[in-house]
Amino acid sequence: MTEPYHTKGAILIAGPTASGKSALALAVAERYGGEIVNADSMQVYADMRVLTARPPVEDEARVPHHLYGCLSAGEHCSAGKWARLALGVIADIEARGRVPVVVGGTGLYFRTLVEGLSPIPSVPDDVRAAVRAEVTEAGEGAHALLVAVDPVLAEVIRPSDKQRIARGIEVARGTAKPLSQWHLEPPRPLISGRIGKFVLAPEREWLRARCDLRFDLMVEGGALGEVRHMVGLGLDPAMPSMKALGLRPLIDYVSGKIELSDAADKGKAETRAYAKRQETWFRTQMIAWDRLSTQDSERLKALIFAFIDEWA
RNA sequence: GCCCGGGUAGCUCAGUUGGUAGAGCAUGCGACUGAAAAUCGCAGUGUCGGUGGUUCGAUCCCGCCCCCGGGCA
Repeated sequence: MTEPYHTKGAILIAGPTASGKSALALAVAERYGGEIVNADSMQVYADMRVLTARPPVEDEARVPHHLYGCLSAGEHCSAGKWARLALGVIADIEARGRVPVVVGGTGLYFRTLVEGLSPIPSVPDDVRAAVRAEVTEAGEGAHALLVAVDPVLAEVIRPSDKQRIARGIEVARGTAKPLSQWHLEPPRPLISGRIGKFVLAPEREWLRARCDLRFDLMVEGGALGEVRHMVGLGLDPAMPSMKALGLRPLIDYVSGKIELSDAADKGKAETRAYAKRQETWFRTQMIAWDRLSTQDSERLKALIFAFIDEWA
C-alpha cells in the first residue's frame, strides 16, 4: 500500500453523544473556511435524520457537510468503508483549498483514519451472511467454530462475544488466512501531517441532562415518523441501522407494545449507556488527543481557535 | 370494619421446607483491528415494612401495628 495521505491541516473533533460537537465543528468551519466530514456510524444513514441527531438543513446550508445520510438504511457501513470515503472527501476538500473538519462520536472510525487497521481484504457479502447465520444457529457452540479456524484468536475472544466470533470466522473463511495472522501486520494510518485532535469531555451529569432533553425533543421533532418509516422498510433487525439508539423502544411504542413514556425512558437509558462507552473509549484509546473538559461553548471555541491560530 | 393479595438492592421482582439473600434493569469501572449508536466483561449496595413472641438461630413460623392494591360492607 502507498504512503498515507498528507494533510496540510485537518481538525478532528470527537465527543460523546449530545456533547455539542456538531455546533463546535460548524463554528470552526465557518471561521477557517472549512468543510465538515461526518465520523459517526449512524449519521451516515439517510433514513433517520432526527433519530440520529444529524445537523439540521440550516447548518448544512451554511457550510458543506459530507458523509451525512450517504447510505440507505438497508446498506451496512463499516469502519473500512467509512475511512475510504472519508479519505477521498478530505483530499477533495483540501484540493479546493479548504480545511477538513472531521466530527463524530465513533471512536473506531477515528482510529481507522489516524492509526489505521491491519490491511485485511474485504470479505465477500455472501460469506459474511452465511457465517452470521451459522453463528446465530450455533448458539453456544459458535465459539467452537472459531476454535476450529483460528485457535489463536479464539483464546482472546469470549464465547459470549458472538459478533467478534463471527468476524473471526468470516475472515478466516473469506480470505483463507486467520484474522489473528492478519493482525500481525501493522496498522497503516490513512492520513498524516498536521492534524488537530480534540475530544470533548463534558461533566457526566451535564451530559446526561442533555441526552434526556434531546431525546424528548427528537420525539417531538418527528422521530416517530422516521420510526414508522423504518418499520415499513422491513429490514432485518440485525442490520446496523436497526441498532440506532432509541429505535427499538420506539418501534415497540408505535406497534402498541409499550407506552410512549416507557419507550422514552428506554431510549434515554440507551443513550446514557452509549455516552458512557464513548467516554471509556476516548479516555483509554485516545490518550494522545487534546481533551477539552469545559462545557461552555464559547470557551471551547476559544480553546480550539487558539490551537489552530498557532498553525498560521 | 371485614376478607384476599402484597411490602426484599435505586426500579421490577425471585427466593430461603428457619442457618442474615439473588436476577434483570439502572449505576460505576473496563475491553475493543472493517456491523462500533455494535459486541462483550467486572463490581458494589440491602436495618428482607415495624414491633413483640417461638427457636440455639427468624427475612421466612405466630401475634399485634403501619403502608399499598383489590373485593365486601
